[in-house]
Amino acid sequence: MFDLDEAFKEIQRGCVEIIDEKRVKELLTSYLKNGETFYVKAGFDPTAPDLHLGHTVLIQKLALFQKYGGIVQFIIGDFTGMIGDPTGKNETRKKLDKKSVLENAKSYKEQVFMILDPKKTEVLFNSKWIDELGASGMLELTTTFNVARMLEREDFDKRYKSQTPISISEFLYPLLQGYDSVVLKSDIELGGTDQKFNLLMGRTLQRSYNVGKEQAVLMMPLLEGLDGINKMSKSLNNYIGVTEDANSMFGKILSINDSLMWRYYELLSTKTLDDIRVLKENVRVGFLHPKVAKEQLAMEIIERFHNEEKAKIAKEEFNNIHKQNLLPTDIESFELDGPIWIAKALVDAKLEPSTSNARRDIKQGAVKIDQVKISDEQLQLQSGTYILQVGKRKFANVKVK
RNA sequence: GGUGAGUUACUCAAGCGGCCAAAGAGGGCAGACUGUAAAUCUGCUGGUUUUUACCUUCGAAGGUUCGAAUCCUUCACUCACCA
Repeated sequence: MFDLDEAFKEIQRGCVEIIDEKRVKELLTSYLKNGETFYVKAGFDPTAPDLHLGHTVLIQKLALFQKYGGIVQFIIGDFTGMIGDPTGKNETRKKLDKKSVLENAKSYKEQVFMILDPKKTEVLFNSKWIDELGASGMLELTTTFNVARMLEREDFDKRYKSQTPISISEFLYPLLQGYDSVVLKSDIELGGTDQKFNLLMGRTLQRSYNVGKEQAVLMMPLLEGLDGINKMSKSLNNYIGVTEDANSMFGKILSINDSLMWRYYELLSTKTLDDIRVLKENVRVGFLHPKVAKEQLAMEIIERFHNEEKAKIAKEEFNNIHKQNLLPTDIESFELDGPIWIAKALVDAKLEPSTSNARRDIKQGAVKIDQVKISDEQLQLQSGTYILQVGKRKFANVKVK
């Protein structure tokens, strides 16, 4: 069916750390021999249903486990989301109502099943069993742990020492996440490196509650965003969303630098490590242009979230704009009353935020009309149709009446 | 609750009566160079067709002054130390 060593290598790929490798191997072996499936758990915050490639690193790893006998327990942390994971932030969260949780869950599913096999996935809400826990159950849960150990967690420790407030409820977060593992009897839990403490809590609690096994823990790195420095996140606007259209995905992937490209290959591509090594070597000796390697990566990712056809079109489109200086096909159109001052037209066509800025860009030679650079900032557009361009990427089709 | 410090543009941060649309850094945008990138160099980065000008901005509201981001008063918020 599959080779154990090969499978394990694939699983190890990109991981920062695996705790209890032996157990992972055992699970794979027993699936190989007896067809016994096992549970792989991962939790997601219900507040942000817009997935980006940073999230898919983890989800792809889940999909890999499905290939090797894993049943994925996809947990929507609707209860824990109310507390807010204290990791690295101190904003207070708003409580989500049932309706928006369900809506978020729905869009989660749509996005996640582009990668995961729905037949081998259980989508679960952790409020279900945590609500049942009740006050006494909650109290019992807290007796399994003490404050000193809680403060072992790095960011609690930092905040405690620097006298930044820690809410009592935040202590509950790791406990409840761990309790999920108790109820679900998970065999493996995946998470980001920032989740280490919470993931280990699952092991501790499974022991305390005599589940009869302790989950293995597999930690994935946080994917760097387009800038190559910060982790990919929506707030930094350095992300590629899985629902983005093919053209913008292509452009964004091509804009990353070469070293980041290999990082993306490792964490996002389904090519084998050997194939990637060959690719890398070919680029190194100059046999393959790095741009081509990057295009291949972009194609693969777009195929995953759209299809092959769209990937091809996106590639052509991109090369049209950049290489051959042709125009993109889907330029937004505007109708304006003429004659109109060029700076005003640029603002009206949403290419510039203000006429002052438009003037500055004209002075710098960033503005083109029908592909011809202009320098006269007093220019009046007479009636007719024009293609206005600012910089390399911003276009508009303008009809002056 | 007490005491002290602070609140300046996208962010950090200088300015402490006129030369302030406000230094510097980061970020962003653009130009050159490239591979479409990165790195590098350069320019721009409140608004307005009065563009060596005018208008609105320095937590909020008042006040002093010929003139206030700068001084005074009140209010709001943030932080630190003490309780």
